[in-house]
Amino acid sequence: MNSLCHYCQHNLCIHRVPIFSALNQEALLSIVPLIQRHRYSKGELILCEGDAVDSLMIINHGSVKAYRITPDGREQILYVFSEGDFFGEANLFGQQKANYSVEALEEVFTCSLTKEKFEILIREYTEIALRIIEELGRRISVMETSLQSMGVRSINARIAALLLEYQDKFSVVTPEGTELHLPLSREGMANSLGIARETLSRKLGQLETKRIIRTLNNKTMLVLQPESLQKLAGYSE
Amino acid sequence: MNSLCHYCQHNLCIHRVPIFSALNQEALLSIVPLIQRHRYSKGELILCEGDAVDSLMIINHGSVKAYRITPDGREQILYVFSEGDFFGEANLFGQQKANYSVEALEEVFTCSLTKEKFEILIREYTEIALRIIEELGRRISVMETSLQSMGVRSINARIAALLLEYQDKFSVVTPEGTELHLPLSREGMANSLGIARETLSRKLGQLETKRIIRTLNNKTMLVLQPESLQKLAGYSE
DNA sequence: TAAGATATTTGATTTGAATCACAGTATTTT
DNA sequence: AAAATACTGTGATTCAAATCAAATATCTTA
Repeated sequence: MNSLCHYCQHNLCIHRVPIFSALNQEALLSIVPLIQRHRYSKGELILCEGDAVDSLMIINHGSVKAYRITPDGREQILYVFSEGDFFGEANLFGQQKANYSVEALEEVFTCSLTKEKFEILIREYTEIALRIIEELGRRISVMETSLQSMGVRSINARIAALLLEYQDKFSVVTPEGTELHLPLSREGMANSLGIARETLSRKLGQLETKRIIRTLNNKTMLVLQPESLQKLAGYSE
Repeated sequence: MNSLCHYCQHNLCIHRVPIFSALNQEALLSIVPLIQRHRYSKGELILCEGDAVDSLMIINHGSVKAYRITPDGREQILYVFSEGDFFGEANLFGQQKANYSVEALEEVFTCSLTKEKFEILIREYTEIALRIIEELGRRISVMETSLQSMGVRSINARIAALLLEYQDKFSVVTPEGTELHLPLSREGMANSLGIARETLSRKLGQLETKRIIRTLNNKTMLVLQPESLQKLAGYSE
């Protein structure tokens, strides 16, 4: 039945979504009719900061960036979400307004569940609530680490941490090294780190000189010495 | 019955804890025997980064700082938790190890619930899970804002944001202005912001010159122009 | 595949915050 | 209340990253 599943055109795709994966086949089938599907093109705005939102959105295919515009007009990227991630959860309870904008980085397919339907679901299957708490906990952990590394004066540490994060989410191991498929441009990465694009270029250049990474093209790089990145990021201690 | 409640010496104190406040009297009474109480003195370490933890801890009285030590030896403060806040939730699911250290900033009383007892509870009362998701969502919102303002180059914006945060949590309105009871020393605040103590002093001095704030003593300041802080923090747009 | 459009790198300069050093102030402690 | 100790503010200097300005490289698409 999984073989039917192609970019969420078929029902059981939701089994790939971690927060639902604890449910059995029967439960999954009962959820299917509650779900709405959408497709977005590259560059399309899925959500705009301040919009009224009443749905949980789950990414089935593709990746998106979630960002805010800072008072001085810069774009601060908060997350890159990809397959299996969800957003808009804050709007299921408390907040009514989206607290960031979300833009498709490539062709994206989503599933969404309205607040009302989600409430029904969560009350019926406690497992889902537990999974969400778990995932939110994970997300908080990541943010704590980001906050920590923002506090670290050393920009090198922050860059290394970002690359390691991408290594976890967007990489393939090859004989030459770990190949990262960067979800963002240099500018985007700089905007995640809150630093200038030029500074990122220079720092990546230094990493390349030290043979820690090798740039293949603008969207892919090879990590040659992951240990060195770990060390730079301060994960060694 | 509330009148009996003094620093959590009596059972029904848990009604003051938001995640339990949705429960009725009967449900609350059934939880009481599951709770363990602790007292910590000022400066005492409640949790150490990396410790094995298997409990959710809720603060009944007092305030604590949660921090990590960065690779370069600095203390990065992640949160200041006070009455009604909880921590250690990440350890109820996924992680086994504390991802930050927690130190009492004054005399602190806590309630704690072990993982096992909490699981029983959450399965029985779905409301609690929903409350936790809500609170985690709120916490994520705050962190998103912090991350955003970390990205903002302007340190003034970050300082203003921190003062506004304290205004929400630790202030009393007086005829003269809003009186903030700072939970942290200048050094602590600098460590929350990831900046040097001296820089914070200078910047606060400037705010004082502009009559936006007035320092009463090391632990209290008066906010004279909250709107100016809002503007600096970039909340105006 | 070549031209146009984007994105990235590199260099020179400026700027704002960190650091160092110390003086001045508060808080404890006895 | 005086002494000890911890905390905070200010000045001088250093340094790392931002900015400004081109120059290259890379991607697109006609």
